[in-house]
Amino acid sequence: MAGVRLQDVAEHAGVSMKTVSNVVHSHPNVSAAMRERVQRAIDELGYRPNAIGRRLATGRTGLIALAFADVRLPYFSELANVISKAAAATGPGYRLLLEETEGTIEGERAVLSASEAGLVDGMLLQPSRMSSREIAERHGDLPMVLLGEGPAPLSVDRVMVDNVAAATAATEHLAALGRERVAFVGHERSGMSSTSRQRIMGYQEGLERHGLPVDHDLLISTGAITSQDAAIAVGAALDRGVRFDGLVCRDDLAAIGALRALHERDISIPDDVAVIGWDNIAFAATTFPSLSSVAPNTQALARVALDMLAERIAGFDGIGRHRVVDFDLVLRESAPALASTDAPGGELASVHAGSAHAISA
Amino acid sequence: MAGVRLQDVAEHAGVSMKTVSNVVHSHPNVSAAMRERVQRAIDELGYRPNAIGRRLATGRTGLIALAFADVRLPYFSELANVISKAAAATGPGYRLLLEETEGTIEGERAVLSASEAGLVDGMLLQPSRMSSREIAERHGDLPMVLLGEGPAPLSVDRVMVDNVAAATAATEHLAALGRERVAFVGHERSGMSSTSRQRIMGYQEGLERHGLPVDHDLLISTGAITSQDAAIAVGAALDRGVRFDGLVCRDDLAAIGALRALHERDISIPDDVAVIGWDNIAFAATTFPSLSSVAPNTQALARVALDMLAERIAGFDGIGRHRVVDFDLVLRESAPALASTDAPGGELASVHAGSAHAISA
DNA sequence: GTGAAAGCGCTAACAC
DNA sequence: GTGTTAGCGCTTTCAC
Repeated sequence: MAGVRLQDVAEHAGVSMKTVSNVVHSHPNVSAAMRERVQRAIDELGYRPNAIGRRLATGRTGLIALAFADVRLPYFSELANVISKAAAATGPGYRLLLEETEGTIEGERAVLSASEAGLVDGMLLQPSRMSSREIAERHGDLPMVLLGEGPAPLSVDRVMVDNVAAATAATEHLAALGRERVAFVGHERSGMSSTSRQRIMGYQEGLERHGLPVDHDLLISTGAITSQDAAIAVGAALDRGVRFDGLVCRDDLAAIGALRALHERDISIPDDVAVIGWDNIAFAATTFPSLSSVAPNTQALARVALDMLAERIAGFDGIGRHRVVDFDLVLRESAPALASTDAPGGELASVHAGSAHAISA
Repeated sequence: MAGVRLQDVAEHAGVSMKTVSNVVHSHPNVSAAMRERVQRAIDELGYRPNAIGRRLATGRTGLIALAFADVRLPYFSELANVISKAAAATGPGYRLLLEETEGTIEGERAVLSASEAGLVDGMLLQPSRMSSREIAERHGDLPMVLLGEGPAPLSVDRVMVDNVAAATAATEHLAALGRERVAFVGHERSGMSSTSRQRIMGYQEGLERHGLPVDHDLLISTGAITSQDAAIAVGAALDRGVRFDGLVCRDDLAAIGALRALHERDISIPDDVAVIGWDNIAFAATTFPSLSSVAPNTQALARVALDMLAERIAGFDGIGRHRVVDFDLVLRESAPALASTDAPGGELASVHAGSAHAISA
């Protein structure tokens, strides 16, 4: 039955509301007989505490908002899953309110400027377009932790993977495989995100460390962050004579598009072109050939983000903390492990603020 | 500033709470001068209405729960995206609380038996394991609409696609392409879901209509609903000598796994084996070859489900309504359109309770 | 160990 | 047009 109130239970059991409340919360100071009597009343009436009433009284809703561009992007749905599980296990057990920004500045503003306050206890936001200044100004006093390598004001907590280091590690792996012309695929043709920018920086760093050519022709941008656009862009590059034997992809979407473009032209992977993606999405294991990929430690990311958010909710008010979580380089058929690091878990490189492990899968 | 209350604004502006409330809600009956004065107070204090207070007073939270197995499954993340957009456009603008059941009966029970009531105004649930009787018993009086072809008590609203008809259409398309041994891939090895059951029924119906062999060897089950398991299962079937020239897959995950198993064995798609998946996930367009797929009309599904839910929330209390939305058969390289129905939108078949359109993509 | 009563912030009669 | 006031359902001091 709905509409059964705490007070109804109290009357039915012939006790005060406080006593019922004590029973509901398993408070120690209540006699066994009383507990029994009240519990019977609860069961008979089918009483269920009303969440909103409780929340008005306590000031906590138990809800946190998770905001990112689009849940259809595999990385984000993976993130939503991991965070939702971790959130349920955090403190009182948080639940997730899903907010999509569509990767637009309007969407990001809307998420931060919700006209109502107090619905959620805090927010996890992966921004991509908003400037760090605007984030700092708009978030008001909503407890917040930023996800990812996007803009982040010093005043706000943030968790990310070292994208530069990871891109360097991926590029160096291709170099170690003997690749001499390594291209980068999948950054936005216009309005490049900080994600793409950092990955390209790391890619260049990797090339330079091995004395490989850094060439604008080897930067293959796409119209949108989709595998279709990547397939088109890589196909066009090949058709206009751009040659490469290794491909660092902005993400697995781009990598899957690249796979398709290469297949269409009967280019063998990894013999002719080795490919590394990013995010290690579930499909990476079943593409043909299977895809090597940079795998951010999303478990750690969720854990760290939620811990920091819980501290903020609890009242912590210090300067923003910026944390870095580690990543793996998961090596599959499209860019296999070197013979010498063939064993799963073989250490490939140790990079600043997190280690890159090469894992053969 | 947080902690600014309606009352603070009223005092600051020297008016009553009611007047402030009128301004906040853009009520007509308030003079321009008054509106101006109050608005200034709101801006000066940075007042934002508190959602929980409002919700306690109105009894509505503006939240609906969306519960399904796992947001990482592409079909569900697509659904979450479509429903979240449609929900924002429904009535007062609903937001989504994400709940994952992990496809287990415990998970489904947990979602329905949340110990607190009143947090959400209603629920959209895609059940897979729970019996219809248990659903009917447990949902209490929470406004609810069921999604998908799982168990559904007559007392509860439900929206689905006609899975039998769609599977028949897919199978018949393969028959029309001249395929003579059409297998089904991807149902659970044990504990088969009603989804798989219905799709297999439609598959059998399609075979029988064309006098094609119905053979237990042609039912290739998998351990889990993943593309990896499908790749293993299809590979094993091929290796033990099962032969087929067409494949109806339970979903695109299974289809992508099948693609991989076929590629590994140098079997040509669609020449040797034509493949049709289900759900028309984004990747279907960029696999190699691209994947033909049954495309449920998720837009319509979201629209119908939310409309029914809104009616339930508004108090509608009639018997459960079971609605069927249509689907398309999107034809790509893995099982191309017939020459005669080559034109996009060419009508393939008209099936009960929804039309199947063949669309070449 | 149990009860009474004062809020939490907002809405909506109802009165002015 | 604007103000007063009684809740919405729960928690939580503070008496008893």
